[in-house]
Amino acid sequence: MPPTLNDIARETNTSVSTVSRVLAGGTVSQRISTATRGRVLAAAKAMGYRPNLMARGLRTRQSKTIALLVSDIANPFFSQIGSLVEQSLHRHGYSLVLCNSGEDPAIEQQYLELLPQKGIDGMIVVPLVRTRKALYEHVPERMPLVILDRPIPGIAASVSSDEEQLTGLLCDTLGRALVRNVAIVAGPHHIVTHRRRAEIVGKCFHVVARHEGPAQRETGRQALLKFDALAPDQQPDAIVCTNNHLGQGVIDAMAQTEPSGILGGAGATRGTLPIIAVFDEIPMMHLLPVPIVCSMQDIPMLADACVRQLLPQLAGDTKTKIEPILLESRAVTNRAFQVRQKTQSAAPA
Amino acid sequence: MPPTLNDIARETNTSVSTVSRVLAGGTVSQRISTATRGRVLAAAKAMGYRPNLMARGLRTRQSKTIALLVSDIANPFFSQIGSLVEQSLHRHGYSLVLCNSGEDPAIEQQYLELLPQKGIDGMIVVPLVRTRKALYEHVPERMPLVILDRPIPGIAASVSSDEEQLTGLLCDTLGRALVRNVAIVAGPHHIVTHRRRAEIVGKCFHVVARHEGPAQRETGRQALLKFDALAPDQQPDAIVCTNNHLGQGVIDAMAQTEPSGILGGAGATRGTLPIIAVFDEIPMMHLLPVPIVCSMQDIPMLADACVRQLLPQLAGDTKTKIEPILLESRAVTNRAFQVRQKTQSAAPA
DNA sequence: TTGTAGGCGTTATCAC
DNA sequence: GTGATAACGCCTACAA
Repeated sequence: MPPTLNDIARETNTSVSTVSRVLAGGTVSQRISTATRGRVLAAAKAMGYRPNLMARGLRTRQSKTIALLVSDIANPFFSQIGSLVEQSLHRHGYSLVLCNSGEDPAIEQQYLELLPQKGIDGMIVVPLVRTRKALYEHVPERMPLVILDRPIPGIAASVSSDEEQLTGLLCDTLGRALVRNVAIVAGPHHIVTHRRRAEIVGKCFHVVARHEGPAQRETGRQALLKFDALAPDQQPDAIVCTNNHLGQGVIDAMAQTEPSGILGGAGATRGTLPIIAVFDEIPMMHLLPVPIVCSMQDIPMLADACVRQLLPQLAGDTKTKIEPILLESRAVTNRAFQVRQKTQSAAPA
Repeated sequence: MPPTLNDIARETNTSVSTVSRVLAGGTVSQRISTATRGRVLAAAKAMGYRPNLMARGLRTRQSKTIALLVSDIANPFFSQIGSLVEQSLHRHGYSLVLCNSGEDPAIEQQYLELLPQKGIDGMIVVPLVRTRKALYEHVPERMPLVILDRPIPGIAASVSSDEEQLTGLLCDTLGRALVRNVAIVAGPHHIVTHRRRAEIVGKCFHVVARHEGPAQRETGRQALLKFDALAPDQQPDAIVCTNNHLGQGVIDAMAQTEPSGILGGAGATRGTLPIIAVFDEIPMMHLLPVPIVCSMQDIPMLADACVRQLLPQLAGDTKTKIEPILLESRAVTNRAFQVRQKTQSAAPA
């Protein structure tokens, strides 16, 4: 029902190819007589012609569409990246299809197989799969691909944080705050990011307790309950959480168990609140009455790096050598953390 | 390079049509001899056949893809909806393409025209366009469509909150907290949601000041600075913000201007902090040392309603009558608000 | 400068 | 039951 090249050709007494050439623009359309070009252009506008992108894609084998496959776009970390990637890709003429794996390998696999069938031109993936081999069982070898956040050995196009640097920074900050004993709340061990972070922290401090579970708030809550049951002399100076969701859960639970301490600043049942150390941002952390140190990744840079890794692959550019991008992070402390620092140095135990 | 129906036909000494029928499954494939069916199925699996969805789409005129066009997916409100919609659609066999308009009419228009060209089967839109007519200038009449959050007169498939109920609830809560004077921080007047909310609030209270700007944090910050310059007797009892971003900006600015009051609970330079009233969620609001009342929409219900409005349209179901869905919200107060309530009733001014 | 024709991979309409 | 054959809308040699 919408007009096609054929319709325009008929209307202007030309042929499909002529119309196609005119509408293609650029050099090709230069080689058409000004007269017919004008006629075609006019007719196209008059009839409200819109190219059928599926037909074009079938022919040219590209859809001008990129897929972003993450664990959950509701996580602010990913939604911010998603938003930036979308905007950037849009400027380059690409659209973005969004896929949640929900940390479910089955769904990840479905998408990994579905997307190429859809004619996706490339993808940005936060993988569950852990090896190059497993990945390429579902994705065609030459699919332009960028691995985000969880590097896979042997895949060059990847963007992630330097976990050593990241975690080191966090440990340094804790160390300067005289932390000796920590409790760890970790996401699933099979995800590199969580595993690596927990490992490194374990080397820096004496670990009095640990709790592992899905990287969700609930896990953080349960962890705090477990830690609270520890003997008084076993209480951690800090609780390290391997991502933001876990941290939020811990903070939620702290607020429930000692509302007065949390809100009033005085009258806490605990001597001093343990420091919460997390990776990625805790929303509104600056105003939270809990000492927090947070290792923050530069999200705009992350998003930008993804696109920069992807574009040359899409262009079929083989001379641009692609190397994994490792981004540095910075440690940010909130006001409650800074206050604690001051009072502590004023009156050392 | 990937195998096609033709390749399988050649391999199995059958024809494309037979292969197509077998692979179609269901009733069609029943009418094929078990022998050939087996052969075809085996070959398909062996060769790793994957249907080319663009080709199929060209033929069947459907892409099994839905577009979600919002102002900014980085806003938790939209990213949560996006996440839920994606999961729900995935279960129904659809993929989701994500588009940010960034509140820019030009970009909205681009997408409105681009998406149908891509063969999108339907769309969920948070519109900038304000009339049915303007919308259908860019979108084909029969495109399955759901309007989200900002109803457009004359379009039945829409999901939004009942602004009267929503805002009324907020005003009631403020009224019970003895609020008389308010300041308003509003998003752009041309967006119904912001306009309507500000209007209603204006009818309930004495408005001592108002500030309008883009629905971003920065606007909220500027607003607070402006309000702080008011005469002491003109200070508002509450600051109403027409969305969460604005509210976060105001809270940020409050923390900067009086850190002691915010963090310590005592020693505020102001008599009492004004209540912050916002629409949509403020992350971590329960722990923030600022009295907040928040009119919360039921996001899972919103997302679900979108999908339920969309599916019958996709199915070409004309007997299911579509009516606008208006969802109720609830007012939620944080702990600081509740504390304030108590102290106030204990020692009334 | 322009037209003809073939094909991208599917589905669908016919015949046999 | 099965196989030609014609679209779907577009791009692009190859001719003219």
